[in-house]
Amino acid sequence: MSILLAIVDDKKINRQTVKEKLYGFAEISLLLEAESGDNFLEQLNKTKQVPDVVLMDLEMPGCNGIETIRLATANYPSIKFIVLTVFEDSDKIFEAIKAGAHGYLLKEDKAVEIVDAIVNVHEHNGIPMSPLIARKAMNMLMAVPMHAYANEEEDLPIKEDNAGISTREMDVLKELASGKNYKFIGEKLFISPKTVRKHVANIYEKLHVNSRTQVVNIAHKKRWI
Amino acid sequence: MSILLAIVDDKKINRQTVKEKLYGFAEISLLLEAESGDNFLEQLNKTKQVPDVVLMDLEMPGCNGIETIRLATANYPSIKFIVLTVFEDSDKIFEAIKAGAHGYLLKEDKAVEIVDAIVNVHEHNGIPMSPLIARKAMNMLMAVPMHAYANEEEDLPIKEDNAGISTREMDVLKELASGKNYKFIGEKLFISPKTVRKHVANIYEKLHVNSRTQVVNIAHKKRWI
DNA sequence: AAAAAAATACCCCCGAGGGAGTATTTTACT
DNA sequence: AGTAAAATACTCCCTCGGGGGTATTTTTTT
Repeated sequence: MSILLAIVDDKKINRQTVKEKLYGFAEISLLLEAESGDNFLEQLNKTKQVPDVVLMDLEMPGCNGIETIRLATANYPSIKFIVLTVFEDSDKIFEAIKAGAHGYLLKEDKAVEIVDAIVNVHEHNGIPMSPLIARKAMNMLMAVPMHAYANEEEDLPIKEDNAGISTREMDVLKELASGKNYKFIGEKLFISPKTVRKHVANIYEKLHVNSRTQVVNIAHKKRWI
Repeated sequence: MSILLAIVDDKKINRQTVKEKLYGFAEISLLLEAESGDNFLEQLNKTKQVPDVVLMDLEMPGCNGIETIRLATANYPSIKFIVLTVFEDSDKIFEAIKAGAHGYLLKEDKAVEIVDAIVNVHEHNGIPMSPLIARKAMNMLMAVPMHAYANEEEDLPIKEDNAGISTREMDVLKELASGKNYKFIGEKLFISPKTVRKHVANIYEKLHVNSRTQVVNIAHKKRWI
């Protein structure tokens, strides 16, 4: 039995485009179309058959997509909503998911990706997401302080993020990274330049690099300097 | 020209499985395999050709996948890492992304999905993500207060505080800062290593420094890299 | 007290990096 | 068309950095 689909988009041409993309995939059959959130909800209340999956645009006059999802999922929890919109709406993703969306795709995505997503939400419990959307979501996430979503075992002694670099090696590394030569570093740390050499060799080994430049890059990335 | 791929997984059987999945896709050619993070980093430092995309397992003895990604992206920013692992590792997703991963797939994903992801990270700037992973990520996200991730980023029009560095010199500088030697830079930019030398000398003069390391620090400070 | 890890120090060898030039061709801007 | 600036290329010389070691002392952990 095929998956019953609904398409909600205010512009007829958009619905048409989607229909064409889905044309030929036997596992999907179009149950209904709506030109607005309100219209979709009305149709829902009148029909016997409810769709399995709904492709939902966000930018629509009247009741917007997210609100529609929120309302519909309250009464029809079996329906899986996939947001299908343009990239400009992408900051709505968290709102949409929170409202009950089960996927977030871009209109520019390929047909096979959309079909995959429809099948996936229907049969599994994933959240199909366009790569560009995921990128956006992750960017937004990275702005959030890490501790906010820190979970379990984070109470461990500040996880060896330093790749096994010892304290003395770190002393050397800092000087190294600021461009000092062995002689200078040795004088500053009151040790022989030969010893500095040895520390540096060990650092290189631990970081899997072979030049000062690479150490500096890693040091910046890890915010050691 | 096809996409150069690397596979990092401690178990030979897993690498074999992946290879079989990718077999027959002409747009992807396998450049190298590694059985551990350490091994991968070593190979990177020795090979002339750098992979475009790396499929990285997370659970490995020795240097783990995330640490490997962190180290590698610091010095090879052009490489796109896609985590390819089992669902049990899925709570590592934020760590992985933060470390520099560009995708997060499951080993059980279909071949075509993996290929799509590889092509996507190589040609676009998305983060391909398995639906189940996205679900997990969203679940973790929903625990975060909404206001936290309101608005952020947007391409800051940061332009030109460069100290009279010309465009060509900037080309050289970027390679220089990532630890390449003169010969390599020359090949990459289609000029003689002697010319590179000259550019570097000019850069040093303009920035008032006398070593690569110092250039890297300035480049980071000025956010050139 | 014994074992492990870190810190100290040294060796040889060679190539890459850098100082200080000179010089020609291309591109950019009047 | 004429000039300035940038990009290209090369030379000599010498230091410093990095690969690959070995070895002793101190500190930490068990």
